[in-house]
Amino acid sequence: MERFSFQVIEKKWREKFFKDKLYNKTGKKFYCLEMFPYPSGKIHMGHVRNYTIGDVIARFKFLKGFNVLHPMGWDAFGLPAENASKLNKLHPKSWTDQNIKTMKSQLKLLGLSIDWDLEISTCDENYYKHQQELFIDFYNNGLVSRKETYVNWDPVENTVLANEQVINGKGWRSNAVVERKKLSQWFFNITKFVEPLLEDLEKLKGWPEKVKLMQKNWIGKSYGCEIDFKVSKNIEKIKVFTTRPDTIFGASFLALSNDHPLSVKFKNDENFKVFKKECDKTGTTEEALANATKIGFNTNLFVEHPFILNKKIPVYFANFVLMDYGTGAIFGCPAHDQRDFDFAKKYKLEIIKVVSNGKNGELSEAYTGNGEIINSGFLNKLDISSAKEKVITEIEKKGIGKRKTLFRLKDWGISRQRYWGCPIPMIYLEDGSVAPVDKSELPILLPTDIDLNSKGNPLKAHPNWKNTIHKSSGKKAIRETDTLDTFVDSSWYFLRFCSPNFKEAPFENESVNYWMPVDQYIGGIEHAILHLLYSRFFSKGINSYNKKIKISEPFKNLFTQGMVCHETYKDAKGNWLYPDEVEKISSYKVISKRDKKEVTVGPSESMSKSKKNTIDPEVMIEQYGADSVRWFILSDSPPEKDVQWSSTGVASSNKFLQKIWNLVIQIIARTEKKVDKKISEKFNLDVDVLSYKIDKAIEEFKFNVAIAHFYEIYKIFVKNIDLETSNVTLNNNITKVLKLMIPFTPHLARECLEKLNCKDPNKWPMIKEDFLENIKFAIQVNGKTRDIIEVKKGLNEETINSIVVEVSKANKFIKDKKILKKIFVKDKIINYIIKK
RNA sequence: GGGCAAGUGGCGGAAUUGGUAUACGCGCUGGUCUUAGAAACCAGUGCCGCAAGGCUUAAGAGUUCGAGUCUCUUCUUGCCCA
Repeated sequence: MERFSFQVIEKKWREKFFKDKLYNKTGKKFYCLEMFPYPSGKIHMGHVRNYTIGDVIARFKFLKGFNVLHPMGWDAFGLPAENASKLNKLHPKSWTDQNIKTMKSQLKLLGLSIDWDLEISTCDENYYKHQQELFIDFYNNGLVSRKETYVNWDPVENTVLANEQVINGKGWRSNAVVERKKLSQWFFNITKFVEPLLEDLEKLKGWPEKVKLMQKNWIGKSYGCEIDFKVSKNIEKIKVFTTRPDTIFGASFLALSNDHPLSVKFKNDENFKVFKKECDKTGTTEEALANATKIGFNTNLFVEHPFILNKKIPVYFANFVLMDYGTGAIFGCPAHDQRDFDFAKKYKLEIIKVVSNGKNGELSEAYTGNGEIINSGFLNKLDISSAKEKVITEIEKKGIGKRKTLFRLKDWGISRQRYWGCPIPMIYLEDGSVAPVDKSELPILLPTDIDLNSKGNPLKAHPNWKNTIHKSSGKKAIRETDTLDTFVDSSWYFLRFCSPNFKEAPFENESVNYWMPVDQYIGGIEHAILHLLYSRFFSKGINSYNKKIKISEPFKNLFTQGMVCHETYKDAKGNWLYPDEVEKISSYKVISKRDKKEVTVGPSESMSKSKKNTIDPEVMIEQYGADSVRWFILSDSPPEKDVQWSSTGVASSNKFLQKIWNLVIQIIARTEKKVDKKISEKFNLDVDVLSYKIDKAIEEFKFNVAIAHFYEIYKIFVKNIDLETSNVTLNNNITKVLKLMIPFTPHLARECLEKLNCKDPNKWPMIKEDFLENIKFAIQVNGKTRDIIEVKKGLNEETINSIVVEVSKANKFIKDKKILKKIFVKDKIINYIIKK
């Protein structure tokens, strides 16, 4: 028998797929997009899974007649290029280009249906030129601002860190203790759109609930009120924000951020200076603030309690209050907030219980649960939410404050003190004013001669790059030397794909209006918040000034795939070992190939270089072929869950594909003797039922289920090839099945179809739903299934009953028994209730 | 600490959404072929039982003619936020 050589077949079809397109001019548009990769060097199994899922969807939609846009690009700016450059003296651009070349050739090996004519790279000046243009548009439309804020400063890397890059108060890369530093930064005014970003989540029916919830929590809308506290000594007042005005009677101190305007009064106080310095050691994340040791500075000032006559409340500066949340001042209610509780304990302040926890006696920690309001004058006996309402009404009536909604979401700081990113197209004039670069001067190119070993910002250290002239005035100016956060690059790439070669603008309005929104976006859950939120902001931002396009929400359907895992191996010395460094000698014993000693097998974890539990996709493709790799990665788990890579699994996928090949050869060579029409019909029916299920499973992203059905179909073929089934039937059905396989194993399927002289391989089989006439009907006795019968659809109770009595195995359970009740559900079930 | 998921054989997982529990794959056991191994093929594989049959979806209760699926309690695990 002719042996299946995937090397030959895949090479042949790979070349074709590399050039093929998925456009169907007559069909409805379908924009299929997978999150583009960071060109880190080589592709990993996570990419294989992500892009295989995308390819199945893209091919499936194309075969069903859609006009499919399926592009790919590179998220090519970022810190790793700079670090790699320092390490091996290769310019970031060369390093990146080299990686792109390697990874593109690896993606090609997978046989993806990508239209490579649309390829973009964010570090390409043709891309970032338009990003600079967008930045200027945003600036001119009030979506950009420059603010002085506290940032997480990594003193070793000499750069700003985003909150998520701070782990336990330390820099994620340098492990240095992160400091608070005041810096002037560029911001996108994402909070301008905070309401639509929150409300429109409800429109996203095709998004996982989990992701929407994460975004909702991130935006963090909270309701509360502002209260003015009168300072006793004079008439000055302190404005406080709180989400718990119901606990006002439990207030025992006021805590102010050390950046609060009132701090000016203490700027010459030596003790305050020491205190402030101590505060700067704490990071700026909420977590850092919550866990930090609470420290305070007593101002010796007092404020009046708004509802308790003659009650004086002390005022402190405290390290756990942030200036950029609310008003930079809070009232502390130790009994019902843990941070306040810790603070009160330390400074021996009053702890007044105002919400009943149902117990008497002192609290050992803050009580944040529900309960009846106590010790609170006119609020007594109310529950928390009605107390909130009542006290806010009272505060407003007294004119000492007002109701207020607050968001956790802050503006998006986009300045990075880095070389390998998109230069921010802004200039500083000598008179101190700031202006955008004239659009005609774009792109602002990165200099190629750069010293990355200089301390701090490399662009700032460059001898002359920053010197420029303000075009409209002809005055000398200095360029902005910070570059854009790389999240900016990925916030609009999906728009660029609609017209990637358009020269005049970031995108062509008509193309965007035709292709957008992305019909199916596929990527990792790790981008659930930032990337997706920023992309949504960009769409809304662009929409706010460009009225010619309509893209309020960029991604109609979102799918987040799980990770690829593998078990971990450790030798006797505790060193991690790669899977190909060990040998399984039995189902429970694994030894090291090097010293033949037993190794400890750890749990299956997400593949990572640090634990050496990675499998190189290219090696797997070489060994088993791309089709087998694709087949396996889809077959073993539902795509939204983690999948465990297994060497036996991929080998068995390969075996199955070999069997399909053999089956096709066998069918082609088969000589027909006798034909039984009934057998042929039954065979047709069985294949149709499963084909229908496969079609449905793909539509629902249940690729593992679809693949299970292919195995079932194979069994039916093997049985029928020895029966009196007609050759025509076998041929028609194998053709149908191979077409269904194209999205999964395009090389093998297309090669087999060619062997079968299939003239229309790109025509998805229409499955007649004849089989729906027949159904499986369950017969139960006292709720227990006793028999399943195959009957025509629509039979009534009497007919079913007579079948039961006459032929069913279930009859023995009911004859001679008194039937108390019969429950009949048409086309589903009959349940006899008998006396026991 | 708060929120959200999820718990089904030795393992990955199916179950038409309240109607056949354990599809399909891995692994394992036996057999055919082979000098032997590998490969291939055939058969078996939740538990108890000789069998008829009974039991079984983390544990316990509830609703229902009928619960893996719905409700409540408990336990465990994972993720996100703090």
